[in-house]
Amino acid sequence: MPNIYEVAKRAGVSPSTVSRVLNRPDVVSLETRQRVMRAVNLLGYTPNSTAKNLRQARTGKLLVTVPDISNPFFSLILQGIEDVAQREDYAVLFGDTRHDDCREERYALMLKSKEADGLIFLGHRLPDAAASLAKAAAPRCAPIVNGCEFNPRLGVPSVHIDNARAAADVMHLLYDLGHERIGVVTGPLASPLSRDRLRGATTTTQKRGAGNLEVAHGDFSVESGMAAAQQFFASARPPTAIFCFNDEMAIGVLEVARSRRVKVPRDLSVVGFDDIRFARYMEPPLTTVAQPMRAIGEGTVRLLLMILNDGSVTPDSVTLPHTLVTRGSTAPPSVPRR
Amino acid sequence: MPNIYEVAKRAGVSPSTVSRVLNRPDVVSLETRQRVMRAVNLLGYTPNSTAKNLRQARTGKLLVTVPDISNPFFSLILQGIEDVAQREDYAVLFGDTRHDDCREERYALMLKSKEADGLIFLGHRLPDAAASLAKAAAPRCAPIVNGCEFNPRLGVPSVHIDNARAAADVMHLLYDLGHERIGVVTGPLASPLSRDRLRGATTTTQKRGAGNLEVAHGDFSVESGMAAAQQFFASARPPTAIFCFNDEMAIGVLEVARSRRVKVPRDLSVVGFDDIRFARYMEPPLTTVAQPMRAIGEGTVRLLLMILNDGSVTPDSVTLPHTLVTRGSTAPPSVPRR
DNA sequence: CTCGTGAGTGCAATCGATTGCAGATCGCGC
DNA sequence: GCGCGATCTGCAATCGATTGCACTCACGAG
Repeated sequence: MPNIYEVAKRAGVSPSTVSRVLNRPDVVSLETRQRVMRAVNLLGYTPNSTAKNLRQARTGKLLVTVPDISNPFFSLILQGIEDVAQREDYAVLFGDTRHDDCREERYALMLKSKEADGLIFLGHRLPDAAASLAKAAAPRCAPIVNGCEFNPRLGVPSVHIDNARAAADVMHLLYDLGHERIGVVTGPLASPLSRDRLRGATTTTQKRGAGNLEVAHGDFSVESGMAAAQQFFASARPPTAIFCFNDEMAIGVLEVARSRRVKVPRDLSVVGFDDIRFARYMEPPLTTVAQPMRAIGEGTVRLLLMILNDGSVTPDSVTLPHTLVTRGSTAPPSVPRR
Repeated sequence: MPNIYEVAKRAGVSPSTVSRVLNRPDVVSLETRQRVMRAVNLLGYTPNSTAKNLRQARTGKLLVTVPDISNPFFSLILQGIEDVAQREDYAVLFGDTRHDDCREERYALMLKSKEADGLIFLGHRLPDAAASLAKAAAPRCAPIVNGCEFNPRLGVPSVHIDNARAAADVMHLLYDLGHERIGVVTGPLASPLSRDRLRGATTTTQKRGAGNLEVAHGDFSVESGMAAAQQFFASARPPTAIFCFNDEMAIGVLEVARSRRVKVPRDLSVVGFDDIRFARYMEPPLTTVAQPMRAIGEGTVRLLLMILNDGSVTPDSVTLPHTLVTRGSTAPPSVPRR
């Protein structure tokens, strides 16, 4: 691969001129410009971006870490991120943390070593390396943005929905349908997102003066949804509706219901969360809370770019609207057999 | 952020020594080493990787382009890629091409400009920029690897399954069940993968001496599966089995069947391809060809690393085994009503 | 006592671009 | 005919690390 010196020699100009032709053509005379371009094309020259990055102290890359890319929820967010990023001439450095603190740290270190200009993390844990950067940047804003989750104590701006309210919406729907015994399958309570949803659910239960919620804890996997369902079904008076904190667990519940010949929604209502692409194709189609995944992804990039372009601003966190999508998996409870 | 000079000054040594402490500690005396490490920790120094990359002419990054990350098929492959990559100390530069030639080119240019050490592309089109690199590298192997698809004329090694044989397996299954009128929903024929599967299907039809295949063309989306199904159902004698070249189109077919009260598998057998995570949770669970997604991803990285570590080898393409997974969406045809 | 050896360290070049500043050239107005 | 811009180009420093080579020093063998 030729470098800028060879191009310069070939065109009979200095390297500076070659650089200018490529970056600010307007300051170079037409004739030189053409001569240089000919040499560039002839040699198939492409500037070495590493050298450029070093000189300009900018990489043009955004680091994005995701807890689990095989979850369609995150892959849609990533798609939104990639889309805006590349439109704004940034590339995406991608890391799948698999919910592993270690991996999270490793990726965050890449920000310190300047492999990327900024970090978008979609989990709930701010890696230590990132936290130290944030502290160092104070009172200005470090180029770090959170997505989906929101923990005000991190001091990191975030794009997310109002999880408590969304959960409340679901509970109201179920109570309005006439359900009284409702089961909830949470995600890991380490994440604020799960806690917010749980809070939204319990608050609503109290507000409606209903009986206790039955709570099972899951980990967002289909399997954990199945386990929770088994647990509920094993009880003397199983709930007539189950609200899962994501669609995959709801799919697990549907699966167990199917194997037990429990008819949904006649004998059991099921609600998910996220509205992943496959939710609507379940049997019955899944009632769920639609999150604007793409918009969340796009929002995080916009936030990050704001910080990058003007470090003095302290962007606010953004709350995006959610939608309760009612499909076939919810209905009034059948008359209880006593 | 401090640089290596500040650390050196602080520790009272030369920058070279600092570098050596960090990279080859064994050649530095214990005492100096400790002194340097103290300075490193005190200042919170992290080497600037851009400078390192420039000097070493190596970025430690692999560029991965994917046609559509929101497809769970690709997200699993990406997960496999990321997993091996990071184990081998490579980071993943991720690009979603959205089946767009333009984007493909743009990403391929990043390889030329040395933003990454190698390229893994999961589509079927080798971008021009990449092709020129491949030609320039000949007879050695350019650090470019293909996944899922395989086009021998590209001269790029690939990891994939035997698509023709997999399609043949499906057709044999359907013929063995007693189906005679079979519909096929292909992907875009621009991709060798689709052509291979179609070839496998038609060859089998001939071999079994069955009637003509009915072929509809899709684009791997649920919607195109639905359109194809509508088309089939509109015919005078609709097929009794439909074989889709991916699971999402099969889901589309199931969806149309449901809305038309066509019972699967009693009135219609449906087969998909890929075995994405949600295939088994469909109603009925989808019969499909399981591809080893993770292994495909891992394989591409291994291939790429071989080239990177020893450019003189010309790695062979790898064919991974597939599995026909029979679930509830296939059954013998019901007795035809005449 | 001298020389050889090896361990430990520093000097300075290098990777490939960008960019502030200065110099050259030319035209034009007075 | 002189001077002043305006326009264009080149020089050389710079970004922050790595690394081949040379040097110093200490120690052991002969």
